[in-house]
Amino acid sequence: MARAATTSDVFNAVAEPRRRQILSFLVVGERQVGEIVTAVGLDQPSVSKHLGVLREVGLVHVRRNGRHRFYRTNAEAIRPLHEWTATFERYWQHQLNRVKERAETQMGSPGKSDPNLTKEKQ
Amino acid sequence: MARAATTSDVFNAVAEPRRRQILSFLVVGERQVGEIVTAVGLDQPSVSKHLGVLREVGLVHVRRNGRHRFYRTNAEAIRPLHEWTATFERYWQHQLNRVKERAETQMGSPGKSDPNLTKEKQ
DNA sequence: TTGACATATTCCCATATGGGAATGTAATGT
DNA sequence: ACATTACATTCCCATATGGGAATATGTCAA
Repeated sequence: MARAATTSDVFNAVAEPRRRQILSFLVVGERQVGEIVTAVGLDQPSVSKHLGVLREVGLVHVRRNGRHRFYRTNAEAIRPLHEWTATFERYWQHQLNRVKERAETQMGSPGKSDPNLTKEKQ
Repeated sequence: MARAATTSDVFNAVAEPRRRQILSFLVVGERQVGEIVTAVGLDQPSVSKHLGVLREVGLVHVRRNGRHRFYRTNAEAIRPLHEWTATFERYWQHQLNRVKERAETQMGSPGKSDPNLTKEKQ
């Protein structure tokens, strides 16, 4: 099987740096495609294709007005990503605490430098 | 140009659902490969390849002991992802507020239902 | 209508993929 | 030494990609 489609979910959609760039650009306010093109420095068809992906997974909304299309990022759609990463937050805090504790232990009794004294695992 | 490599960065690495599953499984404590295999229900070579990707981008750490390899997720490596999504947090809160305000406005003066009364854009 | 403009879509292609199957490698037990 | 166990790596392949080029679609203006 090949890799999952970029339109399969938000995780795949934001894996592309250009799309992240576009999302950041469009979150402060809606812009038309031409502005996005000059902002990201790709040519128009490429931008349109990226916008198509972002549209399909709901990361952007479009408003049509004459021959212009105004895009803006739908921040709500980024929440699942944020929440998934948040489930790991307490663990990286654990890691930081372990490092800090180790540092403080060494400060308190310099000389003892075995890094495996603190309980690890589990 | 093809899609960026899964090993190009954390965003690409976690785009694969199986790898997210593995990361969640390995964050509570280290496990050996065999346990991961039964946990995710893929066969061993596939799991090893996923672990290889996760290793290469620093999302997991390995400890070798005899013929076993103990993997655990390096939560720190997920922080960049968390922080990127966090830059959108205030915007989805904005959206929620707009929805709430609109609901309250309609409660206060039912009948006026033009959804474009509230200031948009910029 | 004709033309200019704004965007989307299609076609082409080099490249990376993830799974299955087979094979390689290192450590252990006998 | 040999078989077994625990992983990693390699090979194969159908599939999706992102960019460039060309083309299509839709809207306005004269």
